[in-house]
Amino acid sequence: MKKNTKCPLRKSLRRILLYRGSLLRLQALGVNRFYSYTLGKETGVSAEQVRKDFSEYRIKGNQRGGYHVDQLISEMEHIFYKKGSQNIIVVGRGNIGSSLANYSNFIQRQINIVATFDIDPSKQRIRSEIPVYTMERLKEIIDRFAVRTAIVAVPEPAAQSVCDQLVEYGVGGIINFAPVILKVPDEVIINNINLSDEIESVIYCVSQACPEES
Amino acid sequence: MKKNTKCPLRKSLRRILLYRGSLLRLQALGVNRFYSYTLGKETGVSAEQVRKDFSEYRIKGNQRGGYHVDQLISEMEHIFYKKGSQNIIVVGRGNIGSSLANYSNFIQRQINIVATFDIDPSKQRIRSEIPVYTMERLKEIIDRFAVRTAIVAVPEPAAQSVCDQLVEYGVGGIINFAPVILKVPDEVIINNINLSDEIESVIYCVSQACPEES
DNA sequence: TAGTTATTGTTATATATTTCACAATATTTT
DNA sequence: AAAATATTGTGAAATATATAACAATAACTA
Repeated sequence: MKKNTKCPLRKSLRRILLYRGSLLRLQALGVNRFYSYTLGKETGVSAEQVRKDFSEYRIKGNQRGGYHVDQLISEMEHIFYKKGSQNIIVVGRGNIGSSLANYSNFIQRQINIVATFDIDPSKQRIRSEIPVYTMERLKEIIDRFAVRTAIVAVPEPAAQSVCDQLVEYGVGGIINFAPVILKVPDEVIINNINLSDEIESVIYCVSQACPEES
Repeated sequence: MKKNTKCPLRKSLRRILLYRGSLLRLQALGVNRFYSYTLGKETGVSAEQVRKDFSEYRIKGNQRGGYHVDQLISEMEHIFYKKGSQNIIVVGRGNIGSSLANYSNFIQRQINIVATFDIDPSKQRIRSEIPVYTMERLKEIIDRFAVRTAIVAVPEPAAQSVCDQLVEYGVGGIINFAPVILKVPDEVIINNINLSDEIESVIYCVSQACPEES
């Protein structure tokens, strides 16, 4: 394990998640054994990197025999879901919020959206499996479902204020889709996802004909 | 400039985009001068890093006087839009595709979605500024609008095949929202965005109480 | 069962990225 | 106009990340 002062993981964590996705697909395909280079090719990562990452997370294979898909997946579950499936909420039931509420891939990953919120009361009439509440019930729902992670998908002007409320009510991790860099206390984990930036970086690289990491 | 073998930029490019977003906001607020630490605080980046990044992109400030907001923005436009605004397309007019089609922030960034595509002909009845075509017209539109960058927002099983078509028709950069790692020739730029992974990495860090880079 | 082989796990090396430190300098002050 | 000051720009050091190299070894072969 590196002496990374901030955190014992980063890029490697992202890749572990990547590997898991790939392994779930391989599992669905009925594959039951794989090698570092198999997974590497599948995920676009070098075989050495795969082994290095596994080593960091204390994932052991079998010399000459590779790794077992099922076993690896359950080891990864163990790494990620010590505490069972996670209840999360989405604030903002606009386009992005609704996309997320309808996103079918979360179930497989044990990501459980328990509620969404919107200031606009008319949004509550949305027909969906996942309820839409007004902001008044934010604290209540966070408490009831022990929500520790939330997604911010409100328009830019409202984002910081929503974020502040979430932090106040005890949320420790935020994924933010509003095009602002949200300010949070040091102990709160924040993942700012800026769709324009994601697209623009590709546009730029295309115009320069230079590769971009995924 | 670093001797990065792959590409003369990466993290720094992302941050330049980040800075630009911040500066656009400062500009709207009427601010006209800033310092490396101002922008650093705004974006959550160290002041040294800001200066280092500027230096890499040959952006000059004024010793003791800092930088001019307007001037910097136009310098950045110059870096990113040598070739004017970019025409892009979105394949898949489901939830995510529609979110993107309605996303208002692209205009400001000169990202111009000229068309969206979907196999389902009923999707063409969607009322929106941006037209919805069936896949048959993909090549025609790519050619007509000189599209070099595309967004893939189709369900997982269709993603690779859509990607292959795009590459065949000359698209050089792809932003992929399907939860698969798309395989593309080396010269094609790909940015795989996996929403589950983005969320899970935060969930994991929260459960470990360790910080995560944005 | 001994020899061969393919693959892991890890140590060493190379590269990329960030932080630190400070000289250079434009602006402000007296 | 000289001195003081705040800020940039960058080279050097520290850290993080990726690649390469190979010894250890489980599985296979004869």
